[in-house]
Amino acid sequence: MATIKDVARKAGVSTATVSAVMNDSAFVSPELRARVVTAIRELRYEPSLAARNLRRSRSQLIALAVADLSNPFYARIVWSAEAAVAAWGYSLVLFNSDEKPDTERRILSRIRTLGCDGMVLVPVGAANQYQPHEFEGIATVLLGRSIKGNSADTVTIDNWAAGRQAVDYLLDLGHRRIGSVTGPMQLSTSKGRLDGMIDAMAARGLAPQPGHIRSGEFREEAAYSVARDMMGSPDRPTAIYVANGVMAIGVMRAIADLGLRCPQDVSIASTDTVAGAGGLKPRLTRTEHPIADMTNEALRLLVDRIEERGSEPVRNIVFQPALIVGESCRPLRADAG
Amino acid sequence: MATIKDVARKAGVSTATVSAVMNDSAFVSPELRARVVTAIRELRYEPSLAARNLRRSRSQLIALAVADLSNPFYARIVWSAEAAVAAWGYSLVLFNSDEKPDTERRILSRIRTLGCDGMVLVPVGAANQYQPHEFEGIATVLLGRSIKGNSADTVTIDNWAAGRQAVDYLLDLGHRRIGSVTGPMQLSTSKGRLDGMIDAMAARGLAPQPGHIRSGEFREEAAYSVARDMMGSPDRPTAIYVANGVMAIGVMRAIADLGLRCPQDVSIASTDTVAGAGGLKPRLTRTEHPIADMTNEALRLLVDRIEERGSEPVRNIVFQPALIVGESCRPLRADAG
DNA sequence: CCTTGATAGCTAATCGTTTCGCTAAGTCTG
DNA sequence: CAGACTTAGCGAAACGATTAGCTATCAAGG
Repeated sequence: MATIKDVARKAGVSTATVSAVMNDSAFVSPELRARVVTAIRELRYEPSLAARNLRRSRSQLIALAVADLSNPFYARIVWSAEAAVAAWGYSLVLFNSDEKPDTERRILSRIRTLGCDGMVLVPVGAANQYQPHEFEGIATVLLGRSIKGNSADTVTIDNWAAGRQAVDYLLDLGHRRIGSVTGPMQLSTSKGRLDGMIDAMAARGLAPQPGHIRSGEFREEAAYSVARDMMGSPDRPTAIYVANGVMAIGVMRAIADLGLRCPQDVSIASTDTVAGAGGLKPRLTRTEHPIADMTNEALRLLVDRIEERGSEPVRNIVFQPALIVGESCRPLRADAG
Repeated sequence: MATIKDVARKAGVSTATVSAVMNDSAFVSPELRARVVTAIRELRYEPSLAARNLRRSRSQLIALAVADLSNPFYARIVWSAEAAVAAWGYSLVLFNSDEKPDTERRILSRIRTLGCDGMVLVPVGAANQYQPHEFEGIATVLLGRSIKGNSADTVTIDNWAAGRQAVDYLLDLGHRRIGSVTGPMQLSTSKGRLDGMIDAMAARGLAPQPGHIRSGEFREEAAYSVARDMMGSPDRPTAIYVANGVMAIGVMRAIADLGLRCPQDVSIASTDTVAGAGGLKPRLTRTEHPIADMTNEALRLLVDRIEERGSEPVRNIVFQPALIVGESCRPLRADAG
């Protein structure tokens, strides 16, 4: 690889001049500029980011650490994030914490070592697992989930509203025995959605039966097994609110395996679906998040923090979910209530 | 951020010693080692990769450039790749060329500037669009698609076998008028799969009708429109081989919108499905690729190239597809053939 | 004609590591 | 005990860029 010195020698100028041409950082006479440009082209010179970054103490790298790359929801985030990061002139370094706090800890340290200019993090741990120094000195935006007491910018959705909307819809259809398959309770997303559900029911003087609320990992398999268990009992709910898209697939599979039909026997509403956007039958009734907008907003905030070294106040952006009606819910027949 | 000098000063040793402790690159007496370790911990020292890499001319970065991040097939690759890269001690820089050769060119240049130690590339251009120097000096593995005449290692699937297997299956069910919705002809994947189909039919003295072979972008929308067009005509095929999973979703949607049912009215077989793995109804009959194995193998080859500077002969690994029978195909009723 | 100011381009310091070569102290060996 | 080996640890030179500060050169003004 040619270095700046090779270019300087070939063009008969100093390295400072080459640098000035590369960065347009100072006036260079047209004649010299031409010689430099030619030399750059002929040697196929590409500046070494390692050297540049060492000097500038910038890396042009933005890290994205998501909670579960096997989940299409995060795959969608990755897609948007790559585009946004590239548009801002950075490159994306991708990490998957796989919902494991230990892995996440290693990732944070790695991000620091790499000298990433900033990071977008979907945190997987409970609030008390984070040391303040883990976020010091590196611009951070928390995406999707927040950490209580943390002073980073956040971009989240209104989980409470998502649960409330979905369950209000089920209630409007006449359902009264409503169950939920949801994620780990230490995550703000699971907790918020369940609270929305409970408040929706409470507003009509109802409460879910204890056995009808099941929480577990945000994965298809986990959802399958708890749904199978819950729906196998005689007082099973007539409708289920599932807290995420991947789990919804597991729940639908469980229902099919039990010989029940959706929506004829059980109505299902969920939050945050992306899975099988085109293919799932019946199409899920769900509350959707504007994933692309959220991701773009997260990167806008992040780049803002990186480039304006100023310390503006912490920003918390909350997006509202939208209810998309599919074919997975039915009004409850009067005799079954 | 603390630097190695701070640590050296605090521990009362030279920077060389600190470096030796960090990298275990030379014997350091237990006493000094202990002082250094303490200083590192107290200052929360993390070495700067920028500096280390400048010196070592390594970056610990592996680039992955995929053709289309919105395609679950590539999302699946990204998932596997992140895990493999991390397991080998590198970090993953992700790029999306979005099937655009121009974007890909910029990405290649960026990868070079970043000083990535190696790259895994899903190429999007025709063979003649690549300059040899674009791959010089950086370890490269081509994944999924190959470039004729290129001397990089490749990991691909046997596309011909995939097309042949799927279409043989349809032929065995009695179908004779078989159509195909496939991708751009300049890509080795599309071409190979179509060739497999044609050979399968030729082996039984058949040939597809010209209007029954439609190629276009590897996207759902493209597939939807060509399928709608093809299936709208009276001599429509009784079965369709779709060259990729995302397109299959588009084809199924088109069929449903035309009032046709799958598999009752039309049988569909495809290659490379991942989309809606859990959810799609009816479940597709398809040839599947061992995506995780392929990705792991690609990274094994790559790391091998990076770390053994030796120039072993070029390796081309070809994986075989496996036919997975779903519910999207039916024997042809005798009267309709 | 000398001073002043402007400015194109150069020299050299710097970023934070790794690593080559050296010193000095210790250990054998005959 | 002197000379020959070892070896723990140090000093300083890289790596390849950026950039502050300097040096010529030249034009304009008095």
